[in-house]
Amino acid sequence: MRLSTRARYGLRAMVDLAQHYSPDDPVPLSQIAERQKLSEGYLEQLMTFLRKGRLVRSLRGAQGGYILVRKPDSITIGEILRCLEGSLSPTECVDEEICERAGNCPTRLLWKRINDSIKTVIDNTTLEELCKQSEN
Amino acid sequence: MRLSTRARYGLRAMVDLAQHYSPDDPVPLSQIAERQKLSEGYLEQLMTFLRKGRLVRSLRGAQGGYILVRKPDSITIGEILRCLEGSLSPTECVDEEICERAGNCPTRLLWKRINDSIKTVIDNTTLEELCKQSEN
DNA sequence: CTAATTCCTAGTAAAGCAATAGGAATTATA
DNA sequence: TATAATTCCTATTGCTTTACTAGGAATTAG
Repeated sequence: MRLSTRARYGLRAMVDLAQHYSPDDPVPLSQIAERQKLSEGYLEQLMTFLRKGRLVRSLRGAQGGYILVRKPDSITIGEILRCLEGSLSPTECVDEEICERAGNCPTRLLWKRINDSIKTVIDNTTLEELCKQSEN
Repeated sequence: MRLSTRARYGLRAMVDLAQHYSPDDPVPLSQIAERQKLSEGYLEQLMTFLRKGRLVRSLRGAQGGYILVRKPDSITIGEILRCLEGSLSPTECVDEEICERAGNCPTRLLWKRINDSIKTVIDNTTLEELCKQSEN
């Protein structure tokens, strides 16, 4: 049940954007990559997910870069991770009822509980909180 | 963050063993495979994990099969899943402090919270509970 | 015009997953 | 003792995903 680097690196990029947030000042990828020690080429692909999910917007050309589309306190970690990884549920059967056993499945009960507990965490934590708490 | 079939099928096998639990009566793999509609060959490999993790014991030869090593009410789901999948944490860095950033990492904070929430669920649910609740 | 930047597509090496196959070892029982 | 039922062990394989790298096109500020 490990998260991919996609989710981990992508979230780090978002944290970096939050830490350098200013509504009219885009951050170029090269800076993020250097500060976070991540491959610029790979990060670029991750930014595509975040852009298509409307969590960041991009400005092309010189002096361009990326900006958060909303303030860090109104972006949840859940939004970010789902944008990068798709569903975060432990099994497919908690998202869609695919299985004929679904009605009376002991294990599905458990998968739902795990799913809920993860959701509770990620949907109730904002990007800002994450940045603030690590400052202490 | 999907669980592998290893964890899902393996847990189903354990549930099956719990539902047919009798301390001196082993359940042959062929029965589990048929009831759960799982490949017997693959299940066999999963049972190896569970046996080496001392959650089941096996009896070879005719009339042989597998038995839970303890009563279903004293086996937690956490034990079972870890036995099948290894660590269930979302990142390596919550198990071992591998990363030089660890001391001041906003994202690690989050991974720990997710990890705790999963642990709370799986370490406080027993095999018996799971079986009982689905009977209703 | 130039340099800095994002955007897009394609390719690729490595790893892990989900099996399948085949046979050896063990044991109850007829 | 022979047989059938069973677990145990090892190897192989096809498939998918991951985590990149490479190269160039498009855009824009100065």
